[in-house]
Amino acid sequence: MTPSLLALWEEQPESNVRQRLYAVLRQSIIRMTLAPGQALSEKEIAETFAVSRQPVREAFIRLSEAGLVEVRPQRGTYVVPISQAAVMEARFVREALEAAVARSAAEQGLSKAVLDELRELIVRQKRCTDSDDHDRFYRLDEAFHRTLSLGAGHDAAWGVTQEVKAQLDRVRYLSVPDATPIATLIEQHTAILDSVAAGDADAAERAVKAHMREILRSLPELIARHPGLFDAASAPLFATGDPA
Amino acid sequence: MTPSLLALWEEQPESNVRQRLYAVLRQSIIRMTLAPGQALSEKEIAETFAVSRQPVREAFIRLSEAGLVEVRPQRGTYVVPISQAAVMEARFVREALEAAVARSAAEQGLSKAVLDELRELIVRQKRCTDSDDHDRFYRLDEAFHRTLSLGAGHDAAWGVTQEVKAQLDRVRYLSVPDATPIATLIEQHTAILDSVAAGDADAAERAVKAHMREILRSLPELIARHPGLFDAASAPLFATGDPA
DNA sequence: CCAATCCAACTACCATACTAGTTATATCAG
DNA sequence: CTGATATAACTAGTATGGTAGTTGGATTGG
Repeated sequence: MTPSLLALWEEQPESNVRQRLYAVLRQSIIRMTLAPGQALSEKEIAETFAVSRQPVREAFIRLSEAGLVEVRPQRGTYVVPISQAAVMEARFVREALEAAVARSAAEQGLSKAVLDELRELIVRQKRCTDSDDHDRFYRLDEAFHRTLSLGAGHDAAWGVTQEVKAQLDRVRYLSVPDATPIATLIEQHTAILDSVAAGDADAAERAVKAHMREILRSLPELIARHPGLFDAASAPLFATGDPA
Repeated sequence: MTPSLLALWEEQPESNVRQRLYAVLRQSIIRMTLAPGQALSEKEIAETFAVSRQPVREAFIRLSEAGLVEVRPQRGTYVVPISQAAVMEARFVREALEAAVARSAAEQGLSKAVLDELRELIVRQKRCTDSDDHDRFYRLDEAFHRTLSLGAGHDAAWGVTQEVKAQLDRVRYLSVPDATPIATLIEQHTAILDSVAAGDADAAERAVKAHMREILRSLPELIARHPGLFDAASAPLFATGDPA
């Protein structure tokens, strides 16, 4: 575990210690190198990276704001279990924002440069289909959504999306084995891009919502397979937002 | 200025220094007690509240994440000017989230207790019409939107909304003199509640969007009247998201 | 009088020290 | 052997010290 953390540490481009630590810990939590329930010691982490406790503490605060750790005063800091409720909520927020972004993009139109970049990203995503390179596809997928959001001028929306995405990425990482086939996701990206390019806001919104609901498909199975990683309250919850 | 800050400090319910400081500074920035462009000194603030520099620094970091201050390393920390682009983006995010929340509430239905509380809040809001008590109405307005969000089970969405609302609240505070009449806002609240209670998701979404667009009405006039408080880039921007 | 340079007074960032509170273990009474 | 209690080893929160870097003003050379 420690060598993996240190390897990430070296490749962080951030200049200050706090941001580098935050990036490393966030990635490690998403990739389950730091498992749910695990205690994180300020002192131990500080020694691992040969820095003082202060920037570690500041990184912990930031992680707790992102909902990835829980800081219990005088007790300790722990990686929070994946909560089904939190995942559903994060998905809800992301769907609302990205649907609005797609609608806005379709209504205002995107520059040719942005449209070309989105098309190019889809082409590169298709190259992942044969090799089944999930890591590479993940980065291209993120780039697609980022390019669409920033291209439409919605920087703040993308910032919020990134924030809530941490919750979703832990699930996504677990679900790689039996995830929705890459080909299907690419089709959905294509549908989004086509609708936006055609200026059809309603279609763009529908396409994004369909795309965002893929996450729900694998969730119940994941809970059944990795019960230890999930919040205790995850089990009795209903699968979707049924009427009360 | 300092006495105002100290008065707020005493009434903060938070237990730790960092959170109290964050709440005090955030409120002071929103109420323009700390004006855009003003330098905030770690040392000076620490002395004002008789605490050490460390929790002040942590509060500054949190404020910078909320987009209220800019921390320039080795230079200083400054209250950021109100940026028209940032306000428009915050409004966009809030509209997307609250529209989705209202739609969800209409679809799943709310409990009688929540519906009653929302009705009660509107009744109390009407009492502000005669006295023209904007402070009181502000709190009841916030309570309405919070109750709707939490009542529909969308805690994370409400958290994000609160985060971006800081940008909007500075504008709202400035616009109190010539804001949309309270009576109009109450009518919009009523429209939202009626649509949700009737289970009409489309109407609920439309009602929220209409409500959220009120902010835009006063913005151009505010920029003209308080040019010093706004970002330089605010002027040349187009009023709304016109096609490119 | 003007411009380049130097220096003192700031700043944020990081390191270290101290305090108060929690927890688990060991010890002792019954 | 069991249960209550005392204590030692943790924790996060806060305070303080030190460092590198920026800035504006004084000073000096032209």
